[in-house]
Amino acid sequence: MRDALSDSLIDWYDAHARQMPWRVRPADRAAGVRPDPYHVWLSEVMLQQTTVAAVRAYFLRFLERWPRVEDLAAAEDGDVMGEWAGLGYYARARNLLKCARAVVAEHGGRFPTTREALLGLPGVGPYTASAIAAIAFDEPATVVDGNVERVMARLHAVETPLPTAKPELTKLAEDLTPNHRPGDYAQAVMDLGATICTPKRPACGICPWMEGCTARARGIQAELPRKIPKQKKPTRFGIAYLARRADGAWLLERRPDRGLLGGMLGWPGAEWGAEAVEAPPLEAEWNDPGAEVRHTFTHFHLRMALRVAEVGPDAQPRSGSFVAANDFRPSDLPTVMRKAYNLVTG
DNA sequence: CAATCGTGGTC
DNA sequence: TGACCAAGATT
Repeated sequence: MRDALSDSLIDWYDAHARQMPWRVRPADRAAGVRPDPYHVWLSEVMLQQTTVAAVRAYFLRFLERWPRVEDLAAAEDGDVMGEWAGLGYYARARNLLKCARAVVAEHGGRFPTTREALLGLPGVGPYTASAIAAIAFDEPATVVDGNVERVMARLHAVETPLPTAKPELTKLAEDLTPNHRPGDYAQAVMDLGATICTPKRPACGICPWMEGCTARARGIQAELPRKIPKQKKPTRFGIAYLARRADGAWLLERRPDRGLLGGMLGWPGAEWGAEAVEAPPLEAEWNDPGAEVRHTFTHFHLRMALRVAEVGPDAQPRSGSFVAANDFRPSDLPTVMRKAYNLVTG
């Protein structure tokens, strides 16, 4: 039974696998082409909680700029954070650099080849370790992401809500994992979840697992997996200060490595909270452009007022430092900060 | 271990 | 417009 299910899914994948820049097509894989572990790792980290559509361009840009893990390990922190800007979850970028440097310094520039060893790398957790082990090194490791959780919950009609059901769903996924072509199988389950066994209105009519699916038989597939309802997001308020010198330099600060937007460039200002707090980074005639930045983070909404000033050549900021126009790329800013920039200059 | 951590697309 | 969702990891 187990092999019948995995075989039918592999057959479906051979015919329907989506092409992605980091993926070796099943036909090429069968012909002996092996994916580059660096590519697999980079793509899997980028794909954490992030859509394929959003990752594609970032993956290609990173690979063009840093073709090998040694190149990435030698990169400047600020360059990597700037290249990651806009993709979100910036701890991933900090861990990406730590991981690249660990692979070069501690593993001779070769990624560890087992799930167990991969788990020791920064930013590589249970999912990513399994994905790299299976896809790059043919280890029959089980990947459990949101797709797999949904597919397993439906296939076996698990009604326990997430995240409580996670261990049970993991066990069910492990029992299905074949020893043959584990990398293609892992990608096949995720493709199935992404294209057919979708969160809403799953396309059961064309699903290779339709006949084995308990939730489908009971007509409850669209209700699974159940989830514990999330809390409503509170709203926080803040003020961003955009100071520009006559030579075109902007006053920016590098945010501390921990916490929200850690390691990223941003406009100076007090911490965001229940009320907006005025905290100009230097003495100047601050103007209020009127417009406000609205942005939603993972667990709160932000409404950010703006202050703009033209400052003299000798201005001495209390925080941050002026970045020359030639060294400033708006694309280096995280999205919330770029919204402020666009409003002021736009 | 529950909370933290981004963003863009979709319905 | 707002809630949900996406190939999770860390503390």
